[in-house]
Amino acid sequence: MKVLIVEDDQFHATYLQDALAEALPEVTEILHAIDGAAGEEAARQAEIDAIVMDLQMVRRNGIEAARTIWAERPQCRILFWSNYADDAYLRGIAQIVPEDCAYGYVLKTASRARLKLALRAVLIEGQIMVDRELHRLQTRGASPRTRLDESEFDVLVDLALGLQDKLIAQRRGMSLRTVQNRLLSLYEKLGVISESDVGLTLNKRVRALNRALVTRTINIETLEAAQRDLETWMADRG
Amino acid sequence: MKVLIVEDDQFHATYLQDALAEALPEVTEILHAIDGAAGEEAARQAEIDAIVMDLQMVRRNGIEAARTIWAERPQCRILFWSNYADDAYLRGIAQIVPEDCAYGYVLKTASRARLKLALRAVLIEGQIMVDRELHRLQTRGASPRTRLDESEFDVLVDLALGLQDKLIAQRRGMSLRTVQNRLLSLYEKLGVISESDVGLTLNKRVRALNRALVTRTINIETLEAAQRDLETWMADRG
DNA sequence: AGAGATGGTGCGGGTTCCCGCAACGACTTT
DNA sequence: AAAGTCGTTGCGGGAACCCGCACCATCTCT
Repeated sequence: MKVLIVEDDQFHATYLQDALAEALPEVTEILHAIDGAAGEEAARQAEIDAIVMDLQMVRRNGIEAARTIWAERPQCRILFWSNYADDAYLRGIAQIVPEDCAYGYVLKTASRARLKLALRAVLIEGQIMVDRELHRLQTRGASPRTRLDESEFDVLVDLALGLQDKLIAQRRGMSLRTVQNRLLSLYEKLGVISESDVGLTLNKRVRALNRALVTRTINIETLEAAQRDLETWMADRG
Repeated sequence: MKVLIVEDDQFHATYLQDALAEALPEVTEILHAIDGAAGEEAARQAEIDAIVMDLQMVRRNGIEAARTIWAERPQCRILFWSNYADDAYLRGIAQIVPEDCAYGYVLKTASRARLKLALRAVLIEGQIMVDRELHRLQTRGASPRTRLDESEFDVLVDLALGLQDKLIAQRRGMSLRTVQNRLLSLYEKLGVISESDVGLTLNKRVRALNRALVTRTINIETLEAAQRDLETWMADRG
């Protein structure tokens, strides 16, 4: 069995290699790619079906690499391994993971034992395993009061790109007023409204993006990816 | 001589410890703090005058830790050591470094030789040393055409917080129209104007924040720090 | 000293944004 | 079937924003 490690930090890569050899004796070959693009290439060349993937990489991030790899090899098992427990990453992964495919998400702060457990569960057993820390985010407060739903998130992304209401409406196939209702609930859920109560009046649009960033609902990688999506959409539309 | 390492990633910490012992035989004691807050405490307790400081840390980032440390020990020499070449970090550091104080900035991707050189130059010789990669940013394009000046940057930060024009004017002591002129040049320098030409009209405020983020002119730590600044300013004002 | 450049300020108007009010369809509850 | 809930949509108005135009102060160059 072959496993591919995609990780641009040398220290983390060797640690991972180590833990991998220790946890999975059935692994006969460990490959190492230095960034997302190299990872895609290696997966294609070596016909890899088990990957450990870092998320933050300079040249091409883990989510984008995973998307193209899964497009070619939908049954490929991928364990994501990241520094941050950002909701943005979880959403990004949830959008691209194929039907019936095994994947996992482990934080770099997890113990060696937990990492080894995740390696076995995802890469060998084909289970889905998400760090508890992450899962806590998804159901934050146990109430959907503050959790954004799919359409709200879409509007948030468009807002973050700087689109104005009319364009968002066109792009998402809603009426202008509906977009504005979504924005309203966004302001509510992101806590923009309650701040405005306390005296100072804010620019709600900018404030919403600000709050989304500091609460790790979206991150800069999200913005960059959304920008590329927007450009292809623009091109299609003419 | 004592040196304090402030770094929350275990691998990087041990690597650093290693390089430090190798490069500076005059060091008799190496302390290690696990985050910014612990770093401040350790510097105070042990009366440290030489620090290697990571910038991205979860509980309290390196710039804030450096600020409080420098407030107590202005002649303390600090070598910052970071993954990213963000302009935002450089600006943050430039704002807090005391007069006549030695500091440095090395990227984690730098070679071991360069790291050791920087350790000696900053901590022992008391020189100022900034990674070339960083310095390239500061003078991007060799023209000040796209580089933000101090007041533009201030306005950008306030914009990013979601303040509206009138509040920015109050806070920065300018007239409303002047703030708007600054915003105009911000839109120009961040490339918001040129995008609007190509058909789609954008929300310039949000777009400016978006561009500032993806060009690494500001980052999320900047936003968080600015938010705290704003709150103390609000409290002072009543 | 006069000419020009640079940067701050006021005015006015066109545009976008925010959101209350009201209406309508789909679905659930009783 | 009546009543209630929820998401969507149109209308309208007040606030904020963007920005052209004009004026003035300071500073520099000739």
